[in-house]
Amino acid sequence: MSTIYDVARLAGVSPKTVSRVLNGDGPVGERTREVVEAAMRELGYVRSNAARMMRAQKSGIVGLITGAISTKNQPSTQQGLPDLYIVQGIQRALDASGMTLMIADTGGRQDRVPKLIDTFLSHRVEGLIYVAEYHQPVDLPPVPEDTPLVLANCYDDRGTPAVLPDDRRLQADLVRRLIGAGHRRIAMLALRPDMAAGRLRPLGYRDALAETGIAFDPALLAHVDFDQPETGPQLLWDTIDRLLRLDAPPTVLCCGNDQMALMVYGILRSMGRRVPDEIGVAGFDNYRAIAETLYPPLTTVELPYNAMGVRAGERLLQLISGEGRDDHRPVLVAGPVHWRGSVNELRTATVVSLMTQREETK
Amino acid sequence: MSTIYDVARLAGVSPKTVSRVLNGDGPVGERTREVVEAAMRELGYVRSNAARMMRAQKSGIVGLITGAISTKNQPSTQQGLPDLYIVQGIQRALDASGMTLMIADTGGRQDRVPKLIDTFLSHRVEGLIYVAEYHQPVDLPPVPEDTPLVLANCYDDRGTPAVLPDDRRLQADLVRRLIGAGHRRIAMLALRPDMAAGRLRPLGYRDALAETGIAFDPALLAHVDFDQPETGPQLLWDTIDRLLRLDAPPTVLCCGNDQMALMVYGILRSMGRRVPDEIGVAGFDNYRAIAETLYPPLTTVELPYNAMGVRAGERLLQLISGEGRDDHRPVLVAGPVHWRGSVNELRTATVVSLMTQREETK
DNA sequence: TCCGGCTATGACATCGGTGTCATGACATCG
DNA sequence: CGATGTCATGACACCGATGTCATAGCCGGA
Repeated sequence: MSTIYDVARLAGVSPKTVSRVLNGDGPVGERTREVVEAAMRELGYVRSNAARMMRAQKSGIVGLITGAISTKNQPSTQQGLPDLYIVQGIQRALDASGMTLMIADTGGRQDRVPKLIDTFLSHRVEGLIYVAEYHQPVDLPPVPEDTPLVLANCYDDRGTPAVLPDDRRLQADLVRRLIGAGHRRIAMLALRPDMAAGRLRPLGYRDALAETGIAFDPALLAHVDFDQPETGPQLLWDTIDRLLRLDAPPTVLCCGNDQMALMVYGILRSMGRRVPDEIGVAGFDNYRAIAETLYPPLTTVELPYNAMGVRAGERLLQLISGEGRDDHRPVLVAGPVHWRGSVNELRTATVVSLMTQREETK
Repeated sequence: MSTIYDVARLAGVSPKTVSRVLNGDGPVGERTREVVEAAMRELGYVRSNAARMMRAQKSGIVGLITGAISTKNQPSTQQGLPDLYIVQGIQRALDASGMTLMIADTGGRQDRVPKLIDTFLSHRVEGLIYVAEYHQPVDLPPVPEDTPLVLANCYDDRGTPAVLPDDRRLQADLVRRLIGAGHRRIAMLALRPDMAAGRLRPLGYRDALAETGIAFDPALLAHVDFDQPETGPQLLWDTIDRLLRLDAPPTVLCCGNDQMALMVYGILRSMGRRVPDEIGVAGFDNYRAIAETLYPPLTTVELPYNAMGVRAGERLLQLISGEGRDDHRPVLVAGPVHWRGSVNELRTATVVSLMTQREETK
C-alpha cells in the first residue's frame, strides 16, 4: 500500500505538502493541489490511520462488548435479539461523528472480558460501551479512569453511566391504554422477579391502576417462569386457568413479553377461548416478527432498543468530549404503545370520558 | 497512557529490553524480566497497537459490513436477525486467531459502502466480510486485490468467495423426513420467487420427492408473498383454503419460513383445523423464539447462521494466510431437522421400511 | 591462554503521518 | 525604497514499538 512519500515523489513535492492537501490545513497552490490529487488517485492512496493516530493520540475508535456477564445463570429467554438493535442504534449515533466501532463478544464467558478490554485499550479506544442482552445488573472489571464507559441495557452499583429501558413507565403506559379502552379487570402475567423486568413492570402496572383509582387485586398478578422447556407451558396453563375461574375474571391478560403472549395464544385456543372477543391479550417488546404475524395482531408496547443504542452512543460521545462526567443518573428510554387487534375496545363512551379526565388532570 | 519508554525508565533498562519482555523474543535475564514486569504493572502499561502495527505492517483487524446493499427494494421480512447470528459466528472464528473485528453498518444505504470500505482500508484491515440479511445477490464496489473479501449470506457474479445456506439441501432433508414419517401429499408454501430462498427451497422439495418416487403435483406448490401487511394474510388464507379443498388434500404444509408457519397456525385455527391431527405444519429457519414457543412446537429445519459465520470467518483467515485464493466455489452450509410436535408420524411400519430403504441406497 | 559461540543488553534506524519552524518569493504600506 | 506581512513550500523532529546490528561478559574447547 502506498504512502504519502510515494505520492510526494510522483507529484514532485514534499510529503508535508501532500499532508496539507489531505487535511486542508495550511495553504496549497491551486496547481500543486491538482497534481497531488492526481498522484493520489493514480496510486490509489489511502491514509494510514495507525500513523496518523500516533501523532494525533486519537484513535477515533469506540469499543463495544456484548455477551453475558451476569454472574447468574442465563435466563435462557430471547436469543440475543435486543443486542443487535442496540448495536445498530449505537452505530447510527457514532457514524454521525466519524467514529469507528470495534466490537467483541464474550461468547458468554465473563472471564474473557478483561482480555477484551485490554485489546481495546491497546487500540487506544476513546470510549467503551457494554451491551447486555436483557435489563440486568452487571459487574464489570475496572476500566482506566480516562476511558469513558457506558452501559446499555444494564447497570452497576458504581454509578457508571447507563441507558436503560423504562420498564415501569412502558408497562404503565400500556395498562393506562387498556383502562382507557374500558378494561377494569386486567391480569398481569409477569416475568420472573429475579429479572429487572419482572420487578419493574408490575410496578408500572400498579402505577396505572393507582392513577385511575382501580384497586389492585393480588389475585390478578402472577409471576410465571414460562420459558422453562418442560414446566413452563404447564405453569402458564394452570395460571391462566386459575385466572379464568375467578368470580370476576380478567378481560385482558398482560403478558411479560411477546413471546409469552405467543404461548398464551396457543393455550387460550386450546381452552377454546377466542381472542379478543372472549379475552384480550397484550404483550411487551413489540417483537415484530411475533406481534405483527400473530392473528389477531398483538397489542404491545415497544421497547425501543434501537433508540437505546442511539442514546448510549450519544452519551458516550458526550463523555468523550468531556461533558457530563459527573452525571451519574441513568438515561431511561420509553416507547410507544402499539394498539392492534388482540384487545377489544369496550364501552366507547367510557373511553372518551376517561381520556378527557386524563387530559384534565395534566 | 504510558509507553515502553516510561516502563524502561522506571525499570532502569532500555526500551528494547522492555519490548523483548513483551514479545518474548530475544533473551532476557530472569531478574531483569521481573523488574520490567513490575514496572509495567505499576504503570498499568498497555501496548499501543498503532505503533506496533506501523512496523509490523499488520493490523490484526478484520472489517465487517452489514446492511442492505441489494439494489432491489427490501423484502421487508425479518428484522435483520440472521446478521446477528452470522456476526457472532464470525467473531467466534476470528477470536481464536487473535484478530479484532471492526464493524460498520450501511444503514440500508448502498451509497455509503465505498466510504465504509475506505475507512476500513485506512485502518489497514487484513480482510473484509460483507454480511447480508438474507440469501441474495449483491453488487459490491471493488476492493483492492490484496485485501481478501468474503461474502456471507450473499453472492456476486465475480466469483468472490461466498458462504451460503444450502437452501436446496435443507428443504430436501426436511421433506425427506416428512416422507419418512409417512406423508405423501406434502404441500409447499414457498417464499417469493424473486428471493433466492423462494427458488432454491422448491427445488429441494422436488429433489426429495423425486428421490422417493413421489410424483410432483403442481397443485401442491404455491409461492405466497405472506408478509405484505394488508394482502399477505388473505392471500395465505386463500391458498390454504384451495389446498384443503383439493380431492387429495395435503397432510402437511411446508411453510417458507417459521414466521409464515406462525401465521399458518392462526389461519388453520380460524378454519377450525387442528394441528397436527388434522394437518401438519413444518417451518424453515428454526427461529427458536417462534418454533419452540408455538403450541404445538414447530417441526422445522435449522438454517445455521451461526455456523455460516464461523465458516465465513475461517474462509477469510484462510485467504489472509494466502491459501485457496483461486478457489471460487461457494461454501454451502446445512443444518439439522428439528422434529417437534407439529407433524404427526403416520403409519410407523412404512416409516421403518422407508428409512431402511434409504440406508440401502446410500 | 585464546578464540568461537552464546547470553544479555543497548544504540539506532524505521514505519507513515503531522506539528513546528524556516525559507524564499511576492505584495503592501509608510 | 526598505520594512513588514502573507503565501507556498520544505526540512526536520516526533509519536511508540520493533528489526538490525553492535557490544560486553562469560563459558568451554583446543
